[in-house]
Amino acid sequence: MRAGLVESEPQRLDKWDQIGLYEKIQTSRKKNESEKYILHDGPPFANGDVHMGTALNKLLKDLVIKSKSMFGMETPYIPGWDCHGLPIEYKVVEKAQGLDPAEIRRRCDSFARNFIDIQRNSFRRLGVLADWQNPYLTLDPTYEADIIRAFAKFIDKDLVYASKKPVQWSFGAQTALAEAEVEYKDVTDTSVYVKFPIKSGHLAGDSALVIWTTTPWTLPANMAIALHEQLTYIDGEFKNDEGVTERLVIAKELIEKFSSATKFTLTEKHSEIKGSQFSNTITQHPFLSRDSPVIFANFVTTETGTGAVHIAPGHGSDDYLAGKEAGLDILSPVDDLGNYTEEVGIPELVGNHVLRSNEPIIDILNSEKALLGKEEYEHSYPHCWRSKTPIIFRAVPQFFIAIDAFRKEALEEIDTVEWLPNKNRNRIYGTVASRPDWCISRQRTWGVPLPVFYQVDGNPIIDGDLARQVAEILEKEGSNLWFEQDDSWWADKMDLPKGTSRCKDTLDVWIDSGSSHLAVCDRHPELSSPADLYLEATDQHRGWFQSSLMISMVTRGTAPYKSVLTHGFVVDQDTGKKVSKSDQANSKDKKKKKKVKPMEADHFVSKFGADILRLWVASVDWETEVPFGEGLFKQTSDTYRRIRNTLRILLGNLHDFDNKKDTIPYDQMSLIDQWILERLYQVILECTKGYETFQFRKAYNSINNFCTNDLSSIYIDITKDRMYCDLPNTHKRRSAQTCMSKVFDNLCHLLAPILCYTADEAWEHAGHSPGDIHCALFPKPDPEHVPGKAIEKVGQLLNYRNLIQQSIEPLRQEKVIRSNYEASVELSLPEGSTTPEELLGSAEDVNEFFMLSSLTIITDQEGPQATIVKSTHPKCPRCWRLLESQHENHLCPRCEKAIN
RNA sequence: GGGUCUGUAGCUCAGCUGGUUAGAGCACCGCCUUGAUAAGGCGGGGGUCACAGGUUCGAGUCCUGUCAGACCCA
Repeated sequence: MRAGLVESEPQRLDKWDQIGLYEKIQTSRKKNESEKYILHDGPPFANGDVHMGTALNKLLKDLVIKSKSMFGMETPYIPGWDCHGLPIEYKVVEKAQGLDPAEIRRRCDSFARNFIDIQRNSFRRLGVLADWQNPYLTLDPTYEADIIRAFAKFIDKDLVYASKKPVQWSFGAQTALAEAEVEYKDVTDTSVYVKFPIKSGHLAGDSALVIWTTTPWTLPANMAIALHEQLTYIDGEFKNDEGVTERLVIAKELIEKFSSATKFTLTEKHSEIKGSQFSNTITQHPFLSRDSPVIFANFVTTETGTGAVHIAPGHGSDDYLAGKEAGLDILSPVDDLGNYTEEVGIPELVGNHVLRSNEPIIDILNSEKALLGKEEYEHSYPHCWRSKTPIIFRAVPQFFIAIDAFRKEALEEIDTVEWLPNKNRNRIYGTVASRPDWCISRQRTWGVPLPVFYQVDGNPIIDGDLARQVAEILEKEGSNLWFEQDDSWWADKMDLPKGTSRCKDTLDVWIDSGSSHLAVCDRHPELSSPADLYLEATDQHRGWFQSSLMISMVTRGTAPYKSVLTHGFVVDQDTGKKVSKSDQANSKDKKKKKKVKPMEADHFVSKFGADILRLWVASVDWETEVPFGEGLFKQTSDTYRRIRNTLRILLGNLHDFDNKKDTIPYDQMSLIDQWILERLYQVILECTKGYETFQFRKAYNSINNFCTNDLSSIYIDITKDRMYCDLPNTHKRRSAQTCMSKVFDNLCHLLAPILCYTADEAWEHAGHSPGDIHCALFPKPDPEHVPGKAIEKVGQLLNYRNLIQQSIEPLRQEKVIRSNYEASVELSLPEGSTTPEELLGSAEDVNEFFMLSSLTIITDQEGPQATIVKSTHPKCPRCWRLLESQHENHLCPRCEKAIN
């Protein structure tokens, strides 16, 4: 059977568009004054095609929306896109250098819009129902203005402060770089061992700490020395080839390395000391009149160096964090071009490029007798992707949001939210509990302007009202105005003193998407906040879930969501490892070392059809990593075919059935009919329960098993005889059709959220209009069909059936018997057993159930067993049973009657 | 390296608060069917429940460690 989904689905999509299916569903729910269910869409990033991870997320959302809708709720779904940010800017700048900011932004804008269109088409093709005509975009002027207004509220509450923080700086391009813009190259640098005499604390005046660094130019910014509390250090006398003696402290494990690099060997050991004993110890900077206290840090290791690490908080990320913890100042005496500023404290170095200052610094160390040794050291060092110059870490002014002011409230709020799965509560709690202050400024072009001005003296003007004014202006004129007009224009416009300049930074994009509950849920007439559900991948604990929570806590004091569902990432089915885009890019670089596996949703949709992807999503446990691969889609296709064929045969068997005229009441049905309706009752319950708890695989499994075991292998098979051999308008045949009609009807509904195309197609074949099934509600189990007697009885009968089939099997393998009908079966049961006839009510039904021509029962002392003999009767050409017959063509009595 | 999780047949999933020979579907093997036929039926093989300890009368289910994977952080 060929489904032809790839061709048929787009046609059905067109039909839905013509009738405006999304709007139709919404208005029908409104008419009924249904309860609303708001799933607030987290915006995907508009920088590429829809890959399988994104598809998984959108399809899960669609399963939620469609199933909630079929529970009778009104489910407005406004999709959105995250439009700002480095990856887009990176791609734009990669193509064209030397553009002014406004032009870069224009190109980023059209870049994003292009991918929004591409992604929108892919999502629609997947069958995702949404208000695709009116999505929210974080680059819309009103959205951008709302971001700034949210920021203004942070200012109002005095949570925004300016401070310095080191960034990766390209002096070649005179800009800060993100990790993605950094290339690593192997270079050889001169590393130095430098002595810091201990002036107070443990060993004061006696010994000295020794640091090792590959960047001597950062020494003027040294603020501390970091040791590891648990490491063991040796205090001892060291002597070199020239007879110079030094008393030094070195980590025990690194003494050999130190000796081979500096030629200073340990001649006399004074003591072994734990790092922790150096608390409150202060050393003397080797060439500046500055103290350098000992601090402790876990990143101190015994892999290289001396076990004592030079800390310059203005020149390194680790240094910055360690320094912050220890309350150190941040010194970064370097300008945009990479030259020392006056802050460096050594007049002859001012104006020198830092990378040409290593030698002079080494000279100074030498003359101060602080240099213990130097060696050429080969290591991998970051370089600018554009200018190819080495990168330096340099502290620049940044803006931060103080988290501690509302951390406690945020943590309390977390426990008012339902986290799905529940274990994720710990994840978000830990993330919020441990996060440092939020650095919200980016030295970037493609983003929302950071609405802060600088006074002539360089001090920032952080003012909520000013920010709101900026928001008003940009909402009307577009945010490019910030970059198109100069400082004096803006000073004039804002009524600020001449000479006031504006901040050229942009806001962290997490503020963009984190403001969506304000910019979307609060503003959109269909939506409201807090939303019922946020649904994203696990990486969003640190991302959107958190940024949304933080912004909502400050702007309204509560969480923006009532529940949050997270799913795992898509991983390669074969390796269980992640399949990320960057991996694919890398494997390309390595010249086809690995075959690049396709992972665009469109690729699989055009190969298998959207309903197969949807069935895959429904079949999978999204709580952990989600396996994905070509083989899995083949497997899912098999399940799909099973379901589709079942629907098709049911439909075929109903061609002459009229619900109104031909329905048989439940109490007049045979056991097997009652049984399938009891089973249907269970399936409805299992599926709706699965949908309620977002465990779509429960619905998938329930339906799959129902179609395979109950319908295909038992009910449809058994009732074939009635369908083909009984006269059209006979009781038993109509009874079976009554059941099949109910089963078909309910299956279509239960499948609709998952197989949105196929269920609609089947429903249309049954005489309804396209899209109808998606406007309908889930069936409720019929109280008349409560599982009980029939299931219990059929359970016993299936045991007998199993026994009989197993007994027939050897004869079948020997090719003595082909069809069940050729077997004459003698079933012996222990005394007191309930016989099949007692269970089924009539001998006729017994033969029907076991699909036999004849079955005789005997009672015996022995346990149940079946004896099989090949029947000697002729085969009825109409019903294929082997029965006694007087008829010339061997027609059995029933068939003879039917024909006449 | 740290935090939070995950690990049941070839694959996707069931196995409730610990209790009889660990289940289903798909795939695989054998047979049958040709009135669901680019379909359907019957039967069968396949798991030391990642590994190693421990608690218990008893553990896939609880505890510890190891290994592997995922996300986040460094």
